[in-house]
Amino acid sequence: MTARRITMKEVALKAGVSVFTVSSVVNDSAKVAPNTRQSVLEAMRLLDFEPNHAARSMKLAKSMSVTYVVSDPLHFTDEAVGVNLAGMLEAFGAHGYNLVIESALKDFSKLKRALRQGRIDGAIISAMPPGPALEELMLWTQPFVLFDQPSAPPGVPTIFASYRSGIVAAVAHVAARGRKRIAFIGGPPVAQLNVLHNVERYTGFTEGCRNAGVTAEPNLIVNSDFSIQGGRDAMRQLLEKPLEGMPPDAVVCATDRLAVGAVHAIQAHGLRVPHDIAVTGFNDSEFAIATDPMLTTAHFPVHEMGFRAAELLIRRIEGTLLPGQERLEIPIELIVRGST
Amino acid sequence: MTARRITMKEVALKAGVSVFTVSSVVNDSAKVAPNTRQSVLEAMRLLDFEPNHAARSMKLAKSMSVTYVVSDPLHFTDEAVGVNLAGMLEAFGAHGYNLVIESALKDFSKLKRALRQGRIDGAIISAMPPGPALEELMLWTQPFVLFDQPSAPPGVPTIFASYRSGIVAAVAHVAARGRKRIAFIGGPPVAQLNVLHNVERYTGFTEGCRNAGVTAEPNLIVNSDFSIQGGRDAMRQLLEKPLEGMPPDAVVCATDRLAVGAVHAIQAHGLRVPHDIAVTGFNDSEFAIATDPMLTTAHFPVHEMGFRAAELLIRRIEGTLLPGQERLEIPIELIVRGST
DNA sequence: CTGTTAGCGCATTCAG
DNA sequence: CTGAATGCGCTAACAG
Repeated sequence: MTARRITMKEVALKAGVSVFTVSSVVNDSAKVAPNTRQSVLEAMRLLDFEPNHAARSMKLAKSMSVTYVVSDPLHFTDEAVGVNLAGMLEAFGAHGYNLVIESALKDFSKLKRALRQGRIDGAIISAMPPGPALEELMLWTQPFVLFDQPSAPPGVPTIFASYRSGIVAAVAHVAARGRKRIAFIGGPPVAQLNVLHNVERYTGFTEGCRNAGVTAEPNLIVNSDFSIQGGRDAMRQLLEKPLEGMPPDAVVCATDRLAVGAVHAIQAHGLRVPHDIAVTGFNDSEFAIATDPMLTTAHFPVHEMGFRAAELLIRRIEGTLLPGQERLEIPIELIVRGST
Repeated sequence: MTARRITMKEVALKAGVSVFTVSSVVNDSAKVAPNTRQSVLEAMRLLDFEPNHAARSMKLAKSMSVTYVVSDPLHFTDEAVGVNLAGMLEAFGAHGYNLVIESALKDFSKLKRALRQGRIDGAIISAMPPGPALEELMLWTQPFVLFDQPSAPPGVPTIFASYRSGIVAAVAHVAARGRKRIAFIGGPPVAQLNVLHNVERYTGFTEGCRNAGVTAEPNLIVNSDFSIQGGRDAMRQLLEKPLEGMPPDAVVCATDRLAVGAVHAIQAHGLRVPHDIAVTGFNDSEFAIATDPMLTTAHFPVHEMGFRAAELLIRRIEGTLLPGQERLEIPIELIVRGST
């Protein structure tokens, strides 16, 4: 089927030099006289030679492959995965690394095996929920970086964005526009998934309220899931519950999806966004422009995070990651649109 | 850093057998006496042995890795990539293959190199637009499967869904509900991207109209891009242009995004969906439930297609793909929701 | 059933 | 600067 593989030996024969010489020019390792070098290159071109990866990998004990572990299968339905991958590919590609995808692992046995087998040189592990698996991970000596997990102890390579500050900014923004009764639609109260982010966002809300001098009323805070329908239900609840006769005049949502649902519920209730109630989202996903009016939202820099996570891992693998630069916190900015 | 690698030799020594015996139990290749087998397994466990992948790959001339090529970087922003990946992972994982991601390649030199280097055993290539690159691909002898490219000649492993039939179903559906003036919002008239799918969808529209006995009026057909904003603009155009005084009573859109925009434009115009105008989307992405009312849409089976594409490639690699079963057409079903 | 042996293709030590 | 020789870890003929 595929043309017989060309080896260095054959290139050497054709160029009239030794295998060592060929290897030297391929790897730029030893000094080779310009003209012999040329003839080697020529022979390589003629024979369409490509160094065998397995042999090389075996010799060097390096696979030039890394894995991206998607912690939860549900994440695959998130539009962010693709963008994230694109960011990582940009960095890995530039350094000659292959990116292999691995889906949710109950434990890390499969990943550890891949590492031990030398199939991969390192891994980027996304949004691990706190728990025994994460604890175990911390003890690893192999190169890995945690993605989107701020709770890692110092010294562990980690990249994350500050969910908290994104929500703080959202609250500050609506408060600055004169809103006093600010509601919050958060994720599940006790989630298996991303518990930490939930807490971070909730903390952001209370902190934002405190900063703005408005009170975070408990009955204006409602938990939901992260879905559009969840947003509809939560908002309806806020609108129908007789809150001392006063509905909220702003609602800060933990995700864009929730915000989409909130907008629907508000409009179905006969109220207007942002005139009666201002709404903010979170992520700056495409859902943020799928409402009318479009959503003010906190921009989560997915592409950049992917890119920088990859760089972090590469440095870690190649031993050029200096102490003190393991932790990367990426700022989140508020994008202001029509919904506020 | 990482504990020294254990080799078969050491396992053999520990178990008091030869290297061959170890290899035999690892690969289940030759018959080994149950008790020697046990002691080998025991030794492996004690030493925490894992066979070196590079060495094995070199011997077998097989990498157990495959590549998924995302033809256009823009596709990474599509929520479908993740789901697609999940489908592929399911199949590849079950067969021991690694999935490596590769982004848009101007030409195929990088992919060909990876193949020649033995880094990968095959590739799934997504939505290649027709053109010289695609022509070149057809001449390959290496294992690959085309994803979402129905125009491949017979004999070339391909998996695709019938866009045409999805649109036909949508038109039939609205016609069955008594709509007579059916409009169509399609993709770019001459796109660099997915030209074929555009044509397929357009053909589906005219075919659907013919089937239903309604006329496909040229001035009810408008081209756009595939974006939400594009849908808004296109719909506004349809509403404002004085069409013999008669606006459409249904609009079939080439993507969910376009349909989202269309719904916005209709509602902003003071009309109601579906009472005044019915709207259909295409893809059954999450955008289809991000409108109020939610969209009737053609379900594009992304996960299944990923899974089956992977199976196709595996069979192709392992030489078990029988002639005549290279082409897989996956049916598209209409999901009926509130927008019609 | 089990042990011996010979490479797979490449990088690299040691002589020239 | 160049070439011959060695071994990376594993599989598979070939013998016993």
